[in-house]
Amino acid sequence: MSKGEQTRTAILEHATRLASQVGLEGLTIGRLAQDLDLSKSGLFAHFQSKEALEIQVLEHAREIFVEAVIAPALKQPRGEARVRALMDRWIEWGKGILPGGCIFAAASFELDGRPGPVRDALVHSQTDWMDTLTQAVRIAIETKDFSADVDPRQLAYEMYSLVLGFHHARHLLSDPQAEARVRRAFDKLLNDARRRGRKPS
Amino acid sequence: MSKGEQTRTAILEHATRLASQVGLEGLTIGRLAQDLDLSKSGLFAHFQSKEALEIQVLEHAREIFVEAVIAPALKQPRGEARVRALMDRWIEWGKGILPGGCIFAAASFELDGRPGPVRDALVHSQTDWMDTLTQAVRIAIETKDFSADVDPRQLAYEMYSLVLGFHHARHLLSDPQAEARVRRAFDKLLNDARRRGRKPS
DNA sequence: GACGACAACGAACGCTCGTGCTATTTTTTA
DNA sequence: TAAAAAATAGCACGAGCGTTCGTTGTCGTC
Repeated sequence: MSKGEQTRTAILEHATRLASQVGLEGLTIGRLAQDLDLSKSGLFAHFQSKEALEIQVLEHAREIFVEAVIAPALKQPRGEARVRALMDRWIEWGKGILPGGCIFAAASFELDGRPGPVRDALVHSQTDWMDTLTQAVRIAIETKDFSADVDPRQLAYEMYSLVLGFHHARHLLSDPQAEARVRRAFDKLLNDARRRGRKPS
Repeated sequence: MSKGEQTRTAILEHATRLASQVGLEGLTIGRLAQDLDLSKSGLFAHFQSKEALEIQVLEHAREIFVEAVIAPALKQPRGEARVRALMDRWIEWGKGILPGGCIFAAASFELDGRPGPVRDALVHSQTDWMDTLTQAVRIAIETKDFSADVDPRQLAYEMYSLVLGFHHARHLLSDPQAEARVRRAFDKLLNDARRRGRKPS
């Protein structure tokens, strides 16, 4: 790895952590340069614009997410186990991997009304992730772990919601029960997915 | 109402709408002054600081929320009907009342790692709202609409999550099914709350 | 008709932002 | 090891930020 790439990576590494705390728009070239002992212009030269930096930060975060959440879960056997693993790692991701919590959740609400390339990049990565979840559910139906009545997209939506609620409860409300709540709700979801359609009496 | 209060209210009205689009920290004295045909200093004089403005914007949003969501729902009879009405109005709130979606959801993720008086004000209002939801569920248990096994706080958490997921799907992902999804998930929640604990076979 | 309270203004402050140039240093290549 | 290329520094810019200050206009009250 050339010196340039090395520096660029170090910048993105730090910027991603910082952005998880102060938001993408809260990122500042000056602050980054100071933290990394670089000149503003020296740092700036690695990206053509602040906007490009933001997009690359999102991309970098996506790589970390894949490595920490998706890849390990895909090692689990197809079916419910894999769905469970995805959720489990996702919760862990929200807990500690970045200092300020989930950068995607923060960016989602930060950018939801501000069109542009940064938002586009975010939407793309979030859509991908939603598709991954949906597909994992679909597989669990194929393996008969889940009932055929389960709507994969709907279940993915509900999982997504629970994680957002988890971040909210944990980071804003400082609810010590946050993790117990999301796990309990998720268990209910899974129970329901297994039993759907069966006559209850 | 004196002239001063009149202006101040007009500022807050506009600032709240603007903040729902660009975030609390995206608010700018200059932009506000321009929009309202005021001088920066003239506008600024109504608040002692930008921070105070942000807090008052949150307070103003809370008043709108109470008027649009809580008050009408409290006219519904105690029990499930009221819980349903709260959720229903809440979804409507997310759909149209402020141009940029739910300002509280946006502020929650914007401020979750930034301590200070603004965050405190937000936490306070969000805690209040969570308590209101919890209490409505508790009442529905009293009226026997919901099973006694229901954990009110847990259900409130799940409702909260669904609404966050709704905002995410609607505003960021532009999912046209967003509303159908949150309603369907909520119905499942209610069904479960009615039937909990009964032996399923 | 003078007075004081209130509301709004204009100009300026120090600061930070992103970004553009031009050197200079460091790394890579031949 | 010399030349070429890449990486970084230094400096300046225009714009915008929140904030302060002194001034002006506009009232209702004595």
